[in-house]
Amino acid sequence: MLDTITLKSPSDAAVMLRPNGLSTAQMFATGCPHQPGLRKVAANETLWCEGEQREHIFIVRSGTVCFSRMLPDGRRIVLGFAYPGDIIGIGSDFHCCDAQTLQVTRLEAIPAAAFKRAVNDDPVLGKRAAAAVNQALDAAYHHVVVISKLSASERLASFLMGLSVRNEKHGLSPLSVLLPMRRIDIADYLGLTIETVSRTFTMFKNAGWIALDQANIVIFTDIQKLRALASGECEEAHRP
Amino acid sequence: MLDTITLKSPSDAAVMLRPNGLSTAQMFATGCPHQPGLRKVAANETLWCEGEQREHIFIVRSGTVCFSRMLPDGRRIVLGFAYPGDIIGIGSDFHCCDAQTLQVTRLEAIPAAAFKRAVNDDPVLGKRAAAAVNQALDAAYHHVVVISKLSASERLASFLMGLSVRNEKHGLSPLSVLLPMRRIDIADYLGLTIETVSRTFTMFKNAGWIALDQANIVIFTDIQKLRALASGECEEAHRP
DNA sequence: CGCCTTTTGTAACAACGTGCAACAACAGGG
DNA sequence: CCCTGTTGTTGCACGTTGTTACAAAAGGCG
Repeated sequence: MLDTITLKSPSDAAVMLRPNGLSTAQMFATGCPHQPGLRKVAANETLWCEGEQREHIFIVRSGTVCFSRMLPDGRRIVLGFAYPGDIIGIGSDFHCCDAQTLQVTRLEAIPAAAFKRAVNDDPVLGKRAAAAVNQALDAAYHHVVVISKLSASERLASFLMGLSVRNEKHGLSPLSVLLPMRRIDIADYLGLTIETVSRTFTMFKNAGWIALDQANIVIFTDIQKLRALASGECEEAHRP
Repeated sequence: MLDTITLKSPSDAAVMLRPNGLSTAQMFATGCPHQPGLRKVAANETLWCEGEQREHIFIVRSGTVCFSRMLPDGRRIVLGFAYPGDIIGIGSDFHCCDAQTLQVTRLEAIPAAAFKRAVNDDPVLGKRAAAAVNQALDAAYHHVVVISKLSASERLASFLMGLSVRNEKHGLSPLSVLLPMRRIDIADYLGLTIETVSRTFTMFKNAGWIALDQANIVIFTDIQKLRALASGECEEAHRP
């Protein structure tokens, strides 16, 4: 008798373990035929699992996607987030992490084979794809630095300043950010517990560096201090 | 008057900060003309610095290379190591980390321009280069997992098992490894202090899981236990 | 060989972050 | 309306790790 314990192939196991029980192909079998490739996905849906074969490359049009890995005992590590404008799913032929939506998310899906052909035909697109992978590698190295050497407050400041910089790049104000993810996602991203994240938010608020509106909207009231914290320049910061 | 403080360009700054004061071009201006590209580099030499423009792609023939980043206050983070057979220096046009030799190291240097041309001409080589970048990304994600969720003993076990697996792949015994790096490099790689690394080595030795020969040769006397620790399967492991 | 420097090992103490608990705020549904 | 589940916050005790200090071992060099 077949059960999940006996499965050996990572991609089989990944499909079996999907929270919604659907493969990517099944999930995207239905959709609006007038706008081929454009899909609307509900919140908390799994786009793909670690070990699965890549079927689509996606362009995020709205919403947020969260990339994570799981340890055998269930501990979760968030590797990053994707926001509107990001191209996600490029890289090797097999996904190296899970991907889940955090909100209702609109995605433009490009079949992997079509994307591969397009890259081969168009050297400019190829360079852009390569640049995206390099950017991901750079971000991963930055992530390692943040997690291995920064204190809890430095980590949270680094995270918030990353969102601030992103806002600025997209023509929005860098002085406030909207958090589409929950505290647990931030904690798993920064290598902390949810309690520490919550406590650090409160500390920032009490110190007068941020103001919180309904826990998901952060207004920076002393962005200089936060920037200094984020880059690890503060002498008085207590590090792990 | 010009001093290092006033420098703004990252690549200029990087060159100024090189320990040996030489640029990559200068370092590789001399060499054996009979074996074009093959270079012998002393231990503790800087191959390149973060932010510098890529000038060469290297193939490691012998020795060990250490990749690291520095925080403004001098804290160092080791991002990885390269061993014989590894191709290093591929990725974007600018280096995203420092690279230093840990031992006397023989390198085959391929000028970046020549490598670029070869990649454009040969799609197979292009795929191999892309695969190498993807592999680096996968390793970086694994690194994030190790650093953010594993305890000190789990991290050290993970590091040692990584070397063991590498030995096995290269036809050597997986039951012992030689550490070409110092304790401080291991500590900076695992996000720990040198004292914790030392304590954990002693703990492994007292627990009967390893035997140490002159601090640089590790013999695994209970590799099952170490493997379980490394993958984060041990219930009794106390985590950060 | 002896001296020096560098690296590594060990110990005590302090501290940051965790784990567990209770509690508050909020939304959804019957 | 109350009930329920989820999420976020806070208090307190504890533990792993960092810090500091010093000793021991290894390697370089005259």
